[in-house]
Amino acid sequence: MNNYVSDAVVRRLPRYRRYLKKLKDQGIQRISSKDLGNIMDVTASQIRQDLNHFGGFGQQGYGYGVEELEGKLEEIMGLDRTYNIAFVGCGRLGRAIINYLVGNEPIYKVVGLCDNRPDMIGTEIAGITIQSKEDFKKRMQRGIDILVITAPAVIAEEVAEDVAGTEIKGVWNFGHTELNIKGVKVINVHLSDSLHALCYYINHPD
Amino acid sequence: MNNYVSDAVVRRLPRYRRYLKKLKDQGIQRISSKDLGNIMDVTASQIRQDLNHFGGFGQQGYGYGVEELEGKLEEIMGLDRTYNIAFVGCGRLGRAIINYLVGNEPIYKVVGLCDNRPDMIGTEIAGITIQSKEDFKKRMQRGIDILVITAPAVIAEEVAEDVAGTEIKGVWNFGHTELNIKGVKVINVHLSDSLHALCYYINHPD
DNA sequence: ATAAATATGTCAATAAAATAACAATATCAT
DNA sequence: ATGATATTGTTATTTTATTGACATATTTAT
Repeated sequence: MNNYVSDAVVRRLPRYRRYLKKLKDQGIQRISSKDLGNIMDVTASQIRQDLNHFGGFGQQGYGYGVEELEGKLEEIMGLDRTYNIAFVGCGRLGRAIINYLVGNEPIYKVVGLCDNRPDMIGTEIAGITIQSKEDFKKRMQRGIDILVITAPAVIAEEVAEDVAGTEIKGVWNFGHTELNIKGVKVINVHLSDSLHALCYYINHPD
Repeated sequence: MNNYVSDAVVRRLPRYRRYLKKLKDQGIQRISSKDLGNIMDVTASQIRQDLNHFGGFGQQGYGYGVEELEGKLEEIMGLDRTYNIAFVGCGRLGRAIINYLVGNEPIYKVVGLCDNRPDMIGTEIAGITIQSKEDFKKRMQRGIDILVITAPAVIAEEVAEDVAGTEIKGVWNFGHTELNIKGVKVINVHLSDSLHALCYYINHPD
């Protein structure tokens, strides 16, 4: 039950949870760190060490209860509550993500949409009307927990200016730039970076 | 000019390149590791150490030539060549990525498309006809460097079986599962993992 | 031309992360 | 019930990654 949790650990939590969910769906009720490590291709030691940042969820001689541990991980990540989420940019990527969340991750409630393309404004996705930047700026003031930016970098940077002072606590940015907003956690996703890393590995086998 | 390059270093390369590109576009011709470090919020030491895995690209008292270093990084990552790329899954996410690559990253030549939805088969994106799984299986045999999987996990796992033995050298997988194909570098992108990590941070400020 | 300032590449030191070790405790088989 | 086996939580060790230090070379200013 250690205190400081490094980014490296945080990044592994969703993965643990994914595997536990899968095990649960397979009807498996208990798992040892050793077996889980084999499945996930990590050491048992790392699993135990990671989990013990948050508490002792296992039992000696038995292992971990799959369902219980999955639940604990969800608590830890805050997946046992709901989030009001809004999108800036309703192009293909935005729609893909909205679609996925609506269908698969009901804890995220889509409550606002914004796009600057005139033909989109006023139309609906998932029952929510797409607003212009001006109207959305008002909408942004209250009742949004997470802002997803699936718009070009220039727009992302513009929007970032208006985030401070709202209730927004997290930004998930897909624009090709790195946002940094004081008091707000931003995760900048650079899809092409991972493609470029793939190219590196292709050209440097082993 | 060290030899072994860790994943941590490889993951940073695309980011260095992004920033150098930006500097170049701003007309800046030289930069020191110190200044670049300030801009990128990393230590100068890390930049120098990372770059020196691949050679000494700088000059004492001067720094690095922006354009030259960007070029070197592109060489290192293999972005100075072209890749034949094919997509399994032509839904919104697939189209978003195809669209982006066609418009912004001309080194990737889209040469094949596949989807199992009957109404899509035979239609075109970016001048390429969408094939059924059966037809695509033949197409896959030769002339594809990178396979992008923007299809559900079940389909991703099916397709993964057919990759070995082809000329495919890399797989960029967005299906919600972790593929592992012998002899092929796979990058599994788990978008929701990063959203879940964001939730963790929202619920654990500081 | 010279001195001061700048900034690299690399080695050394430090910090962080991952792994291993193990005492403590529970389970399982008989 | 008892001993053998399994498996945790935690501390110790090892490995890896990051940062700092510095000798050396280049540039800039005078």
